[in-house]
Formats: sequence, C-alpha cells, structure tokens
Amino acid sequence: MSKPINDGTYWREFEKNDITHSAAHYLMAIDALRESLGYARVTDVAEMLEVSRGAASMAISQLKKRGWVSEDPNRFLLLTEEGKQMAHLVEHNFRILSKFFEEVLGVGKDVAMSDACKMEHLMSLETGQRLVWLMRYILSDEERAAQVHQNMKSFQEGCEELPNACPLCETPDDCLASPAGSDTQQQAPEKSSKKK
Amino acid sequence: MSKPINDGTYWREFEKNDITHSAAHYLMAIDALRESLGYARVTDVAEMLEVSRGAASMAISQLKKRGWVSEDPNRFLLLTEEGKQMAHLVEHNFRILSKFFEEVLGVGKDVAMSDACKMEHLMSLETGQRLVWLMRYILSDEERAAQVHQNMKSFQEGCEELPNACPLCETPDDCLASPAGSDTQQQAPEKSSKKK
DNA sequence: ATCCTTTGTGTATCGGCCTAAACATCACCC
DNA sequence: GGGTGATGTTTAGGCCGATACACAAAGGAT
Repeated sequence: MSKPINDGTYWREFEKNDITHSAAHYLMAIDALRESLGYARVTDVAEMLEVSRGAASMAISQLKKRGWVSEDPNRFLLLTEEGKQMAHLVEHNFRILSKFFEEVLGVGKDVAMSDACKMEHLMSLETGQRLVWLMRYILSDEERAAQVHQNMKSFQEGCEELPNACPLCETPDDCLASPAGSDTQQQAPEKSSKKK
Repeated sequence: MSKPINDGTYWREFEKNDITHSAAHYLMAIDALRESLGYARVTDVAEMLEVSRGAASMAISQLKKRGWVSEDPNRFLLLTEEGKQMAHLVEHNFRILSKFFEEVLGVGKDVAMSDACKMEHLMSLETGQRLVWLMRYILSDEERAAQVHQNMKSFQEGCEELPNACPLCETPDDCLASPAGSDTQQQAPEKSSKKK
C-alpha cells in the first residue's frame, strides 16, 4: 500500500538536490548584505548567520567552487548570475510557502515560517509557480478567499463531522485526515523460519 | 525585505528537525516490510533502500539508540510506538503533499512525488493537517474542484494577464509570480541548457 | 617600528551518510 | 566433522557541513 515512497526511485533525490539548506542561506545572506550594506565580506556573512568566521569561510569557498560566488577586485563577495538566481529562487520559495501556510492554511506565523524555511530550497520551480497560481486564484476573489478562510477556521481533526463522504480517503483505514494512520499493526513474525 | 529568513531565528531549524530524511526512510522501510512480508531484517531493509548491509546496520543501530526501533526475541526488527508514529507521520505527509501537488496544483506525477519526498519529513503536523483540511474543502465539492482545476489548467507565468490587481504582490517589483523576484533575470538555475 | 584589532584561512574533530571489504555467526547439508 | 551461503557487524575510507582553535596577513594607532 505504501510502496512508492521506498521503491528506491525517489528517496535518494533528497541528497541529489541542487542546493543545500545551509548553502542557500549563505547565498541569501550575501544577497541581503549587498542590498543593505552594499557589500558583503566573510565576516559579515558569519555574523548574519551566527556562525563562526571559519565556518563561513569554508562554506563560501565551496560556493566559489560551484560558481555561485566570486570576489570583486577588493575581495568583497559577489554573487554570480547563477548564484543570484539560486538565491532568489530560494527566497522566492520561502515567501510563497510562508504566505501560503499563514494566509491560506491559517497556520501560526512561527510554525509557518519554520516549515517554510525547512522546505524553501527543496520545492521545484514548477511546484512553486503553481502554488502561486493557486494562491492568486483563492485570494484574488474576496468572497472566495472569505469562504476558504471560513473553512480553515473550522479546522479540526478527523473525518467524522463531515457528513458527505470525505473525498480524500480511498479506504476507511487510510484516512489522510487522521495523523497517526494508527492501525494496530500486526505483531511479531512468530518465530521460526518464515523465509526461504 | 528579505531579512526574516536570515535573522538567525529560523534558518537553523532545518538541522534541528526531529528526524533525518534517511532515518525517516529507514523507519518507513521497516514499517512497509512488516506489512508486506510480516517481518523485517537488516538485509531486507538494505535491499529495499538499495544501500549496503553495513549502512543499514549502522543506521538502524542509531534508530535503536533513539528508541524508534527494537528487536523481537528472534532478532527481527520492530518499530516502537514512537517509531511507528514517526514513520506514519512522514508517510502521511508524503501522501498529503504528493496528492496536493498532483491533484490540486496539477504538477506532473514525477515532480510531485520528488518534491513530496524531499519535504515529507519537514512539514509539521499542524501544517499537514491543515493542508488536508484545505484539500478536502476544495475536492469535496465537485463544482469547486472543477473551478480550481480549470484555473490551474490555465497556469502560466507572470502577472500581466490578470486584469485586476494581483493580490500577492505588495510592490510591483516584488511579484511572487515571477520566480526571479526583483531583478531582471528569471529562469531556474542551471541543470539543463535552457538559456544563454 | 611596534602593537593590536580586524579579517580571512587552515587544521583537527565531530556527526551524518554512504561504500567496500573483512570478519563473525549460524543454520543447514553431506 | 567440514563445507557453504546467508546474515549481521565492524573497520577504514570518502564527502559534506558544522565547530573550535590557532595562525597569517593587513592596517590603523601610538
């Protein structure tokens, strides 16, 4: 029933992701510093991210190797075109996700931002764009937005209070709305050689 | 404008996450094996995840230390209550996300599953539940679902073709719908020669 | 010229996650 | 007994990302 997750096709894509969570934040820090201060040095980045200068130095030297960061003649840090694109993509994803969680789903700000920050570098461009499209659809019509918000306000757990059949559950014990799955899970394999 | 991402409050929560991507898949593999075979051994897990037996052995010994995995008297692997909960939460998140991406956003199955798999262990319980709630709202009414699908079918990039003001953009140069944010650039990072 | 602070880098170490390879068990079979 | 194969663990690596600590270079202040 739950094979596709573990069939060896998808689960390693996590590590193959284009960019690392921390790398994304180094890029975004450089970008933000150049916007606010006008320049960015290793020390500034380290300070902003609250890591040691050593850590920042090592991380940034990796980013240089990957072609995302370079230096100007005076050794100030620069983002390459590609680096800027990565930084902006991740920042963009963060804004989309946190806005979606907070303003559509009604999640509290802290959780919304925490979740968004964890996922920002993992969402594909296409999914992000489509999510924007959905949000725009929902939020562009006041009445529609109000209806969605009304629905989310009555958020509870479980399926029971929904009179008509829940469209999400293919089988009764496979309810997406109840977190634990919670079936009793059959017990031990009864000793002896079941294999062979 | 883009400070909150990097203010040192959120960005480290990624590493503080309860569970690692690979750890989640070890748990889910044990769970799935016990469901399909009725038992799970180190070798079975290694095979399912396509890792070496050594890797599986080491990973599982960590999971035992964390109290998520135990053994029955015959050394078959068991999930503890807590382990089951983690496994089910992540599996659950995967199903929610992939279904949302595919059936609401209209993302292709491959991208939907890949994105879902990357994010499954990072989404909080609350966000997941609320996402289910939203999906149920959208999909429970046929007409509403059809309208959303119709909207997603006309998915494109950019803001221009929407006559009324886009509710997502606070400032014109901060359009959530154009991936590159403010600057002149716009497409995804490298990965395939799509430009230049 | 010398001191001292700032800045950047290098080294050692750690944990996560993998491989390959050696090793230890054990069960079974003749 | 002595093979043989399957199973699990350990060890030695490698890569990555983080830390702490020490060191090097540059520049201003005296």
